[in-house]
Amino acid sequence: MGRTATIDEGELVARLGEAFRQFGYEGATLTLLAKVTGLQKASLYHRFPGGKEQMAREVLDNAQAWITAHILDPLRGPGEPSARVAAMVRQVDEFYRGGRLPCLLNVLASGESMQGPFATDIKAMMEAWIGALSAVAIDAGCDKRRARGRAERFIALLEGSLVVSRGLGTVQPFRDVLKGAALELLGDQRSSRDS
Amino acid sequence: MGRTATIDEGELVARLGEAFRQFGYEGATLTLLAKVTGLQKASLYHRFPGGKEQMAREVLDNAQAWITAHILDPLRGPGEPSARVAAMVRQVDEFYRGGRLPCLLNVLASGESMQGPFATDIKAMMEAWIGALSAVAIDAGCDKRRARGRAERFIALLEGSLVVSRGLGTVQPFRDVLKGAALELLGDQRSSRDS
DNA sequence: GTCTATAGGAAGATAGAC
DNA sequence: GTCTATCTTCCTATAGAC
Repeated sequence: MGRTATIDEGELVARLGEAFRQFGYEGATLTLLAKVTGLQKASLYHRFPGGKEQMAREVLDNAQAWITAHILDPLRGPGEPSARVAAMVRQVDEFYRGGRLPCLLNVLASGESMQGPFATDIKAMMEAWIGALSAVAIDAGCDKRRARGRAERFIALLEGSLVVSRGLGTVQPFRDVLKGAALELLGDQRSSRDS
Repeated sequence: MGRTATIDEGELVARLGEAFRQFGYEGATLTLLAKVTGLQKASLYHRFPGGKEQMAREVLDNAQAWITAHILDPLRGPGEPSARVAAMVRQVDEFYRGGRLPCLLNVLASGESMQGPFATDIKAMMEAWIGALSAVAIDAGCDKRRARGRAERFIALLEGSLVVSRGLGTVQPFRDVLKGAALELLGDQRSSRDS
């Protein structure tokens, strides 16, 4: 409608997020961020007066909201544990573009940014994810300790599979982890073939 | 003895490696690299005419040599599979400083450097590691397909546990993966408690 | 709210003395 | 082989017109 050719806010943050994930925090220069968003540097500063750090923070907040809504809530919600895990798998596959896009939590935990501005959010996100995975494992009959172990282990497996996929140049490791998610989290409940 | 106060070559590359692992390729500025080595920038360029990229490459080569000698060879060498895995675990623990130091393969696969100058070496190193792990699993009675799967899975678990350890601010996930390495790679051979 | 233009500084890399 | 001093380029950030 009678509007000037301005970029949508959600799309803007999404593009910034992709750039940070692909190139890392220091690797994502403002010139690059301007290019991928189609805006000029000054326009980016108009929307993010805090500069690059604010951009990364909003990307992180956005990811947290998306993950909470699309992954964590369904994971805790009603339904059979195996169905909930299957739903998570679909969303995770989308979130990581089938294994082609690195994890923001990995990328932003590098360098100075570690004990720096993002550490708290990263830790909170990981713990929220582990908590939700624990919950579904508990619903499947695990005791708390074992559930927590499986959850941590699955997150590690997921993050690691992204690293290995990138290193080997094939998304197969990522796919394998997604395929084995139910078995990994819920244990052997006669719902999977051997692997 | 009658020598000027010049830094040892091995120590030099080791310090550079630590810096790259902690701060990433773009995060490790020449000013920082000069600081951690105790040399001036010009001195670094004297030893590495190719600049930062050459430094990273030599760090990578050095890591490859160390891993081959201390981890891969013993893994293939003689001895009981479980003893070989135990030996690997000790060396891996040292290599990653008990889980406190990120993996070079993860850190250098970021950004442009991905399809860039290090991709080939990173892939080769991962495949060498996976190959050696497969070998020990085969010696423990696995068929080839399953051995390869376990090896890939273990590398992912290891890489991911470093990411999670960094994110959560505790090396416990890394420790857990090392503790479960034998079970993970060799299967349940009545040599481990449940976990 | 977006742009062009530019300030100010840090980055990678070199020159040349010792 | 290491240093001080410097070059050039790129980066983050801002000023100000439209």
